[in-house]
Amino acid sequence: MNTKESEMQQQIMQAAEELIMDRGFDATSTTDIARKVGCNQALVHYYFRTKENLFQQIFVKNIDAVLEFLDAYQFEGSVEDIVKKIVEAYFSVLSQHRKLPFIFVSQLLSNDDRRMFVRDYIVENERRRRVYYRFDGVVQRAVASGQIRPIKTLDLFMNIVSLIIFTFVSLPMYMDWLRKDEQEVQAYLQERQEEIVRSIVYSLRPL
Amino acid sequence: MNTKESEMQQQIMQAAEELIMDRGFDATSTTDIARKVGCNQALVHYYFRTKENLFQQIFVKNIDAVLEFLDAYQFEGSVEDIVKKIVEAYFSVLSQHRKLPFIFVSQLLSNDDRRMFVRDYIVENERRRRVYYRFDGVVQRAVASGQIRPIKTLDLFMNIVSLIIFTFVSLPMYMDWLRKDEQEVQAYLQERQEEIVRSIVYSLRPL
DNA sequence: ATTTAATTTAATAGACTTATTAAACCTCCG
DNA sequence: CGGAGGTTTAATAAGTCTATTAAATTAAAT
Repeated sequence: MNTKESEMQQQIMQAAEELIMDRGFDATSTTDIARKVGCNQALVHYYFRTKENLFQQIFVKNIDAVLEFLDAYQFEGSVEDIVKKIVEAYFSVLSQHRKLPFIFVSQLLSNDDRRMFVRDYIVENERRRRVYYRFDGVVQRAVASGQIRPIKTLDLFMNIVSLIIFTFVSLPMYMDWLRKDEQEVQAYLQERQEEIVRSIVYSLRPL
Repeated sequence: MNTKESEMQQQIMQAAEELIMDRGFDATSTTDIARKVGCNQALVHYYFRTKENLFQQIFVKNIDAVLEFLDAYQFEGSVEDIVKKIVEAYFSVLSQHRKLPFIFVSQLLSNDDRRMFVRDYIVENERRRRVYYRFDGVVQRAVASGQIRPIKTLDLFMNIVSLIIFTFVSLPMYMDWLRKDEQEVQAYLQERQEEIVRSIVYSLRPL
């Protein structure tokens, strides 16, 4: 039992991640994963025992990546600067992995156990919650100093996340319904990013 | 072949709608539907032939309901009034059917055919598109008159929808992770509704 | 009352799923 | 060389799912 993951194990996880991110958890069978890797289906179970377990490992990996990303910011500067940085950061990641928000959300909604699993992983963990607390501090100081209008941190957080997430979640509709090609989508995402920053920042102007 | 749907057919559709709205399309089997109604599983196929067909009928019913709802507004008054009305309207419907936004979105994302089906149903239909055009007129007039800052109608539309939809989509996380009971959720939704209106309206203030 | 038509059921085909088991295949160490 | 252990495979159990078929039942109509 190596502590190092074998080559094959990584390949399987990689393939599984791509397939799940592309088609969702339920629509991805262990047979699909094996076919993509080019190995036997039983091998997926040999390394991960259950499909659920495989999913959780992928999930945790992605959560860690996002948290680390956010944590890297020292949250310096004005709220405006921070909002801009957060939006930029999310957009740069999600532009590469457009379906991630949807998969993330859908898996958390359809399955109570997984929701609890994430709660234990993030919310119940002091170190991981720190990211939010730091943000809270910055926002409430800005409110107190009159730099921005009064707003609850949770509301501001929800606003930011809503606008970002939904942009990507609705992207397939934008493309198909308005018949946009890849180039137009790129431009749209860029404009949308700027507009989101504007909308948030403007909505925070003192009365 | 009656033009009027039989009693049983309606029961099946009703049961299917409830189950699908609660658990999603994939997680709802025709057997589940039949069990809920108390009839034989084959009867579901007798009336609707395929599960996909059953789903589409439910989908169209809900789309029509939403569009009719929005169309009922004459879009009079300031942009501020209209935004407030739209948000209120959505919240009043979605509070009763909290999972609707998620089911709606997830079904549109996971299945290309369904996305095309909706495109043909809404986007390609002049009468149904009218709702959006009317909104566009109001917004651009308000921009031209300097009543609100310059903004594309699509951006404003996306902002409104994002904030509303994501509130409901993330509700299960809010409840489980922050351990909120039903009463607290009610209050949260009320506050969130007001905050969304505030955020939108403030974000539109002229520079 | 008998025939016709619509509804409902039981049974089942056929295709997938996840997961397990035992056997085969390597690779490396003594 | 020979066995030991980790790796990979084929085979398959046991379950799910949609959809179809033919038979049974009910209702309506002449």
